[in-house]
Amino acid sequence: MNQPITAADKTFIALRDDIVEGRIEAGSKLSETELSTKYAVSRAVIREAINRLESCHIVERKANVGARVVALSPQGLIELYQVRESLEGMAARLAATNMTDDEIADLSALLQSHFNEVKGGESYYQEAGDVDFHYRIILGSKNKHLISMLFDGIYHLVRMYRVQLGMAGPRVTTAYDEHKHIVQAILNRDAELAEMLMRRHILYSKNSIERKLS
Amino acid sequence: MNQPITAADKTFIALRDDIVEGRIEAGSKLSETELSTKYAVSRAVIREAINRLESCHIVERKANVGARVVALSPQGLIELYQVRESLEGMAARLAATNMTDDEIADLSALLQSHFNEVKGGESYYQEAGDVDFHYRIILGSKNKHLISMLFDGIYHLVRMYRVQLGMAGPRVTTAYDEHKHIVQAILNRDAELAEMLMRRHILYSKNSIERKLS
DNA sequence: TAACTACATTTTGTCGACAATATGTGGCAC
DNA sequence: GTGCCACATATTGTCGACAAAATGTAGTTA
Repeated sequence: MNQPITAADKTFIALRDDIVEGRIEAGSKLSETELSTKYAVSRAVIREAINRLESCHIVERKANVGARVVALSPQGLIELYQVRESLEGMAARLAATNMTDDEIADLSALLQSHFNEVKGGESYYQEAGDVDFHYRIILGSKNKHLISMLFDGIYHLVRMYRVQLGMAGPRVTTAYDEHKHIVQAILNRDAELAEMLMRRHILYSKNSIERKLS
Repeated sequence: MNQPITAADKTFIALRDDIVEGRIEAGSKLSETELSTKYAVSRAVIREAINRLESCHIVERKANVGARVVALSPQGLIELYQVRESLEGMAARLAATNMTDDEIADLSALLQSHFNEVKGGESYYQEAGDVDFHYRIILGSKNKHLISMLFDGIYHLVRMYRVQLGMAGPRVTTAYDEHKHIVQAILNRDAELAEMLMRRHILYSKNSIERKLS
């Protein structure tokens, strides 16, 4: 079922996770020889991994000089959320017309399970749940480019910021209601509203984060 | 001034252009050995070039099997324009607040030169002019991710479709007015309107293309 | 001391060869 | 003739070595 995974794939994922989770610090230099010993692979696969990370904007590279992990800045996070607002808004719009009834039903069920968690008391709205919710809508857009840009690129960067600026599960209480309204709009096949609500939802997230940073 | 360019860079660009301009046909297989003789470089640099093309979604790759140029489909073009509408809409919004007065003045001047061309008679609104207009607004957003996604990714794909489906300079007559209104909104620093107008502008383009395809 | 030059060192870029995997071909059983 | 298995072939994946470029260092001069 799973397509074969090469050493370059595994190294790419391992290196990416080490960076995103902060085990390799932001702004630090990535030495090819050093990494090749660390991950026990040849420089060729390290180079391929670094190239892919560059495509994700997780590392920056200068010819004949080398690669560095990107530096995190408040401005960078804001730019990231501007892109999210744009792309995920469109994703919600498309999801409202392209998701099947079954997929929408599943989404509603997911939302219900989140409601039970929130209602249940101390268990707050987990980040994983939030991510899962957004994933389904993005997938529901059925737009290959949208899906790839968000999953392969933006989301890892967003997580990198979250982890390294120490902000887990933001805005846990109000987000549920926003999710509910988005699902309702999709259920009504109201593309316009779904986009608007999703954009607001992400805008609020951005504002909340900006507040925490200042 | 210019950063050094490696053989991999040059090969990447050459290969990309050969694909985008249709000299390598859509859907065809890319043999590493074959290309390495054709471009007179080692397989390593070919592999790097192919990897980058994969990141641009210009080629698709299966592990242990190889890479193919993506196949063009009407659906694919529509998806591309959906992403463009989303991203360039946001770019216009951001440009309305982030462009300097000087940059806006330059944009107006560019528009004026287009007007002179259009007015001049037989010389229709060139594709290059259109692209230049959009470039400036995207750059004006000052958002690194937005700029990179559009310039490094989407635009080459759009051009690939245009070239290979044989549609140069679409909607040459009406596009000028739309551009004018967008610039006016940016001049007024009306972010909301700038986004809306840009989205409409791209939506019309999409509709026009869909009409030509059917 | 500051700045410039020449050299040594380190790091990245490129190459050819080998290993691992997938594809194509022929033969065999039924 | 059809389906399946084994083998030959071709292609991709990985590796270590060499070439080219940038950085760091020492020495010299003003």
